Amino acid sequence: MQEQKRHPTIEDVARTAGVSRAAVSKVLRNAYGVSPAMKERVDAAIEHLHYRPRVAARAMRGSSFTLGIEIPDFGNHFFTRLLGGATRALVGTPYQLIIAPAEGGSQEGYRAIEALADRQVDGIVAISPLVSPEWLERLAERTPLVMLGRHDRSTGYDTVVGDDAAGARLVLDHLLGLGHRRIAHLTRSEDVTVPSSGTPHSIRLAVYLERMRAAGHENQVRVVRTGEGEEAAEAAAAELLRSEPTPTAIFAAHDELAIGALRAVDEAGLDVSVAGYDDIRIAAQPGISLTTVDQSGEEMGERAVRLLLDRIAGRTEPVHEVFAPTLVPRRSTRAPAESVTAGSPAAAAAG
Amino acid sequence: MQEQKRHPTIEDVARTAGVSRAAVSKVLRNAYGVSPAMKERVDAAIEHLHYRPRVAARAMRGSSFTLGIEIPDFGNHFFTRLLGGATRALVGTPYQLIIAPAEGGSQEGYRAIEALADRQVDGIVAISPLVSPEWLERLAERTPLVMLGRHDRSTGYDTVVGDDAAGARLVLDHLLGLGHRRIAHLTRSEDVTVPSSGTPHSIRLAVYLERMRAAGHENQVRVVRTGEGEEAAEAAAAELLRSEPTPTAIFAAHDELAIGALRAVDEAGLDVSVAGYDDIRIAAQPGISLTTVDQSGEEMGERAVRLLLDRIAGRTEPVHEVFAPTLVPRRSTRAPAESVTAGSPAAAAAG
DNA sequence: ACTCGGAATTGAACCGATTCATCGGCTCAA
DNA sequence: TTGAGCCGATGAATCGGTTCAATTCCGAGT
Repeated sequence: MQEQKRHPTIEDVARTAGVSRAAVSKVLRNAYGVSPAMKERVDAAIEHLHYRPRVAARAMRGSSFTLGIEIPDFGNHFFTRLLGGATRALVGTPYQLIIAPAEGGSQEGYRAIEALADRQVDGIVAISPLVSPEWLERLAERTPLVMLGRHDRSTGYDTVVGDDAAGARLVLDHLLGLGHRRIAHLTRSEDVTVPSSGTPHSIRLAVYLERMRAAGHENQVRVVRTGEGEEAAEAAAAELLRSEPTPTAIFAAHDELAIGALRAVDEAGLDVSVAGYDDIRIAAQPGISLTTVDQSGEEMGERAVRLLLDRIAGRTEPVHEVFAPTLVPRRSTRAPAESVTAGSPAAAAAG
Repeated sequence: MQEQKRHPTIEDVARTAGVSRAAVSKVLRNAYGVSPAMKERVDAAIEHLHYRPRVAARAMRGSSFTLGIEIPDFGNHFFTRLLGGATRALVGTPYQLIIAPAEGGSQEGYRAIEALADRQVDGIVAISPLVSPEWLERLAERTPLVMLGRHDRSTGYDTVVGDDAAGARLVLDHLLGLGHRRIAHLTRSEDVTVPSSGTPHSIRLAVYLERMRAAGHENQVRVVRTGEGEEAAEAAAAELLRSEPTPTAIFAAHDELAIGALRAVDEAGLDVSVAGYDDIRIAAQPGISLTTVDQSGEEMGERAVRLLLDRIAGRTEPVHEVFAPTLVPRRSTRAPAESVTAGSPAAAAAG
């Protein structure tokens, strides 16, 4: 181990300022009961020694002034939207954000959240959709907790979530309205779409099935599974496009998948509409111009942090907030080539 | 404050297992000198109580088994490439990664790094190019440190950096080779390009100036400044494209800026080549197809973490690693419309 | 039977902050 | 003059682990 200088402690500050440790502690937390004269002396000593309190020591009795946020996947840019909002919400507070990545399997969510709890954070924002509600309830008994993107309504923790049913309906109605009938749904593996598990992807899938049935296209239903990331999505979409009859539109469960699908469509040289979900920044790029659903990730992240701060301040009744999504139609979706007017084959024959 | 259950402590474990606290501690760290029988008893007690040691308490004497990484901007996807590599390098180690975002001004870099140091991390990987070497040296006396993207060669900390001079030369030679003469350089504000400050952007700028001069085009030099993010880059590029004479190519200092520039070019309806730097994932998308320089961010992130682990294990001699970049030519760069063959106006006249 | 040596185990000190009961000094009213 | 009340400041206890010197245990050697 390399030779390292010792950090100055509160004891050192107290000695150089000629006061007690307790006094220094009070100044640090600007607690009640310090004379201006003493505060000045102590501040001078702190400045002189370049003293900084150790969070680990503070955390043993007081609080760590640290909030933890767990993120499943940095590859998904929607999560960076959330992060941006969360970061913004902490400006001007004494809290520091630390992020625990959970890339890997579904078990990584537990690991990352526990890692945060072990570090005595004052509160946690988490995203993993796969951890069980019971486990979260138990966690919430010890640490204030806000979950992002969960539809369960716990009494122990708060939730901030987009209205996935409404958003998926926007997409389906948009595609059906354009005249599409052979609409495929590109989504993640079964474990994140277990029916009525309440994950966003399970809801988007359910709405897809329900809407296709309501429109009388249940025989056109086609659900394609893929792993995380656009490479996997591209491969899955490519395979889909090779099989007959090819769909005229693909509803991807989130934008990263949609980006991969666009790649496959481009590669295959077909005219297939693609819609995504999340409205990540790149979706607006002219060369991509992806139709998608905006669920204002920054605001969700910001709101989650504010709820957490409320909870730390003492609130105990749970809050469950739902954000209304909006459709952002762009060039990646258009009427199918084969039918001239929407929804009416007769019109096409007459044209 | 909401009523919260008490965490089980090492004392509780010791009591239920019928051994001493010291014994439990040894089992936790699987240190030398525990009988299999005792280990089994202790493990059972830990399991039974759902005990998890508190990192804060461990950190007071031992280590926190936490590595910190400071990231200036989540909006820049190159940094998420670095993060991906860093995360991968920690799989299978007892260390947990925590990330401190430094979004905001240049002072945020100091804040975020200090926040990590305050949290007693066992080592730090940092990216901010603007913090001073002296400050970093002082930090490195206390905490093992690896800097990403810095060209200074400190004795106190390691560095992992791409060869920015070589990378920029690849881009310039590519553009010049295609026949471009009016090449503009789109880069960040002056504070990150101070000459010989050693920041990547200062080097890319210096190479641009040097190459333009060497090719005899110093009168075509055009440096455009922009803030962070593609919106700002788009605005700056749009303004550039409105001024006469319009450049035939834009070398953007990194891909996010290039994406913004592409947007402005598309908007203006001009035929202007755009090249970037970093090879973020989206650059390969068909609709974007951005010519750029790959500096294998994942490997850099991975390498940085490995060097940090080495340092924690005891290494003291500094290591300075340089990654060789490669050019990735794509459709966003092509020969300028006005000259038929490269570099020879005479040939165009004869054609 | 007795000593010796090494491994297993323990008790107590320690890390650096916060917290709280207590104390000293000062003001002001009786 | 005395005592109540208040405020600023302090010493000691405390948080939950790790570390280390000291102690016990156990089997081998004489």
